[in-house]
Amino acid sequence: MTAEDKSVAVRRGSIGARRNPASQQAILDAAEAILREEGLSGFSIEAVARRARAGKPTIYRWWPSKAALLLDVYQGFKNSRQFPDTGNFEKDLRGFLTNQLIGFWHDGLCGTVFRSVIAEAQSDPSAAEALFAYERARRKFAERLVDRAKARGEIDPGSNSAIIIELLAGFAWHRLLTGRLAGSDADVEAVIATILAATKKNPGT
Amino acid sequence: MTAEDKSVAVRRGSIGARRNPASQQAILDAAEAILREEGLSGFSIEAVARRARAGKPTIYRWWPSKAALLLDVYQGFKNSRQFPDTGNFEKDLRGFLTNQLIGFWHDGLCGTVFRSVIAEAQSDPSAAEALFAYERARRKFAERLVDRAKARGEIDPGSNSAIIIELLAGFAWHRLLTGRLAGSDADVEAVIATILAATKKNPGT
Amino acid sequence: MTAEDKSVAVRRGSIGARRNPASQQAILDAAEAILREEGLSGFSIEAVARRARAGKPTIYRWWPSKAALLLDVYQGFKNSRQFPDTGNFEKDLRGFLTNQLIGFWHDGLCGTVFRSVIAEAQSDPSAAEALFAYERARRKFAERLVDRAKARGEIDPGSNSAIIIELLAGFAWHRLLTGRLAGSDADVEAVIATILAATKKNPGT
Amino acid sequence: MTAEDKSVAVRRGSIGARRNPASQQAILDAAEAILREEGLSGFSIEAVARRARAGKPTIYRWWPSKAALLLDVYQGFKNSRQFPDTGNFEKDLRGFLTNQLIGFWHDGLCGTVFRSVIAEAQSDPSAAEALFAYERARRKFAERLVDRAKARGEIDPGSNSAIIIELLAGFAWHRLLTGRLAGSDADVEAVIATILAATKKNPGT
DNA sequence: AGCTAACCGAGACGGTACGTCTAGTCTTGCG
DNA sequence: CGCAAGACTAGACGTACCGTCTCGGTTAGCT
Repeated sequence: MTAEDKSVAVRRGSIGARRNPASQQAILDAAEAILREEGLSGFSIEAVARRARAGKPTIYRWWPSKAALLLDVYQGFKNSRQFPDTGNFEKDLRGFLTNQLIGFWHDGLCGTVFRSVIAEAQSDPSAAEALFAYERARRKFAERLVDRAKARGEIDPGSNSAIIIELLAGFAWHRLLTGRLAGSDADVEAVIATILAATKKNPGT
Repeated sequence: MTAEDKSVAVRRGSIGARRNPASQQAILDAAEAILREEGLSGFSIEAVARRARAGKPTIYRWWPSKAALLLDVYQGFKNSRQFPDTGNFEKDLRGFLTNQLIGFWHDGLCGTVFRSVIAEAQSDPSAAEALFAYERARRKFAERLVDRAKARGEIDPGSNSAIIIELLAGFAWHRLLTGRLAGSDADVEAVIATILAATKKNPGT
Repeated sequence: MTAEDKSVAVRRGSIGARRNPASQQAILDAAEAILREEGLSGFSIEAVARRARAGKPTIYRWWPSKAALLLDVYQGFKNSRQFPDTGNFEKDLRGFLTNQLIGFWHDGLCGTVFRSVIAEAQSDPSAAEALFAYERARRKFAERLVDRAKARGEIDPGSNSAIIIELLAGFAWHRLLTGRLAGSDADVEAVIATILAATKKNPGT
Repeated sequence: MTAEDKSVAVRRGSIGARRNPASQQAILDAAEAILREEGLSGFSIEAVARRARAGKPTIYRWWPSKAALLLDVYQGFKNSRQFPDTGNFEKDLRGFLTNQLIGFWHDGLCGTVFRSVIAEAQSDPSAAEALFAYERARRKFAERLVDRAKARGEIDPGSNSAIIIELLAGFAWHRLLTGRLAGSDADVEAVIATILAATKKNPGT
């Protein structure tokens, strides 16, 4: 068993005229491991191929650019964290910032990977394309958090959902990109308080 | 005469045991020109040296990394824009967003350069160091904008200056990094309105 | 046809996971041409790569050092010249000096290349290693020339083969390295006469 | 005192409009020390200037090339060894090989320096010029050794002085350049024996 | 059952850029 | 004017990756 196990690990080979999921997984695993162990500066297609014992063309066949691979690694993380509808605006805000943004990036590798994707997108148009589409969708989704609060009559109905979400996202990006995710807990509360103040229902009406 | 003129232009040489400002300027100019014409992906120390007709060691002598050079190019822009104290919180906010952030980046090359610096900082620790110090200083400076409004009694004295400034900066970074600076004018107004709402003095007290 | 022909010539590319003999040959040719046209001082890996339209790593992949490449160029020459057993000591001596050493180096490029290898070996240990091994083998081979004469009873059986060969080789190296190969013909005869005198059979016994 | 002492050591400075012998000596000493400690491959004008705390132009002003400096270092050694007229051909030969060539190079640094000069001369014409002139003069001088023996009637009057000296010099160069100076003592005796045999007076006449 | 098409690993290829080193020239300011 | 100092252009060094290519081998699915 060990022998076969080893030979499987060492040599994957083709499984015919279709994508080999074992190779795909080995490449994603290698990419993740390199990012974890050496950071973005040690991350290269060459290094991933070496570590995954894969040929470079195999990578280029399935991921058109470094950023596409990074984004794919990143999306592998997302499934775990929850983003539930708590029925309360403040709790939803806290959940969004904590589970989807700062807290999520903070633990483990996700933040590193996302920073890398953003950096890559600044010089690679196709990476930008992919990242912006992903980001746009996530913001659209998060805006429903505000809309639900408006629908419940919990906040000022004139609140601008898109702006509120982008303020939150911007804050989180800024923390991520300036290396200040750690110790953001108190500041998250201050941000929530600010947003709550900005969306409070006008008492005079 | 023309021949000599050309040879003078082509060959700068040393001016003794001290930095040659002509070389320094030629390098900054070349760096800017390359960023303008080819963008970040075409930007390399090699290309700058070639274009500036400078030796690579001359660049490495004065700028320890690609990012240091980028940041230097960026700071060459800053002198023009004003950031005055208007005596009015809303106008100050608008001025900050427009003259220091979004509007400033939008016109010309500045945005491109700043994006490049941010990207570089994600993989190069020394670039991160320089950018973060620069950024921290600018935020500290901008926080006085909020503090002045508090001192004037214009806004809620409990407003958190640091958070407000970082929300604005984060919003602007996010627009810059997702390529959405253009057409942000209406959104800038919405952001200002949100911040004003969040800092409105409590009428009940 | 010409266009395609040219493009074929210009771009060699890989032929799979093995050495491309066309590249190998192009590099050797370029190295030889540079030595011929510009001499050792113009010889650099960079220049060879440029001329051969090859990448530098392709050269470093197959030749660990400048000297290894030089030695390879040199050995490309050797095949032509003969070094036959004439059955006569004097003729063998003359053939050795003329065909293997002085005369061989004198004509064309060989002398230049060999001088370069020797020079390189004085500062590069791996070059020294290669040159000394090559040289040792050639001396061992040449000593058989003397041993045959001893076996035929043509010369004093007490003659020291190794010393005689090294005297000849040393003489030739000295001429090569002091730029005095030209016009050595008469001196070659004098050397032969000296060696013949030194190995003459003792008539008294 | 200590302060001044240190400043003297650290900073030599100019002594007015004439060559500073302290600088000259410091440069030669530094050159020798680098050759001793790091060998030829670590030897560069740059390194010498650094070690001697001298400006590069100071070196270039007085030594036109790397080889000129090397040769100057080499000639600094020569004064010690003797090369007397013993009145006996065999002893003169032994003295020449031992005191002037192999033995001399073998001990200490001299061999290394001389190898370096020879290597340099293979690519730098001015170095070649200087070395060849030096070498020619020394051979001319050594030929008198043979001529004296002829005059004494000690050897065959038909012996070719120039060839004999060049055979000896060639043998020594070859040993030096192939890194085989060590353990040459027995071989030196064999060379002497060979030369004696070649120059023995014809008993029949 | 044989053929073919696409996949796989491997690694060479021409290139570009890296950051360092040295060459040789130049200019300043001190002595 | 000699000298130390150190900046300057220029370009080679050897390394790391880039993205492309061809190879030989494997396997699945079509004929």
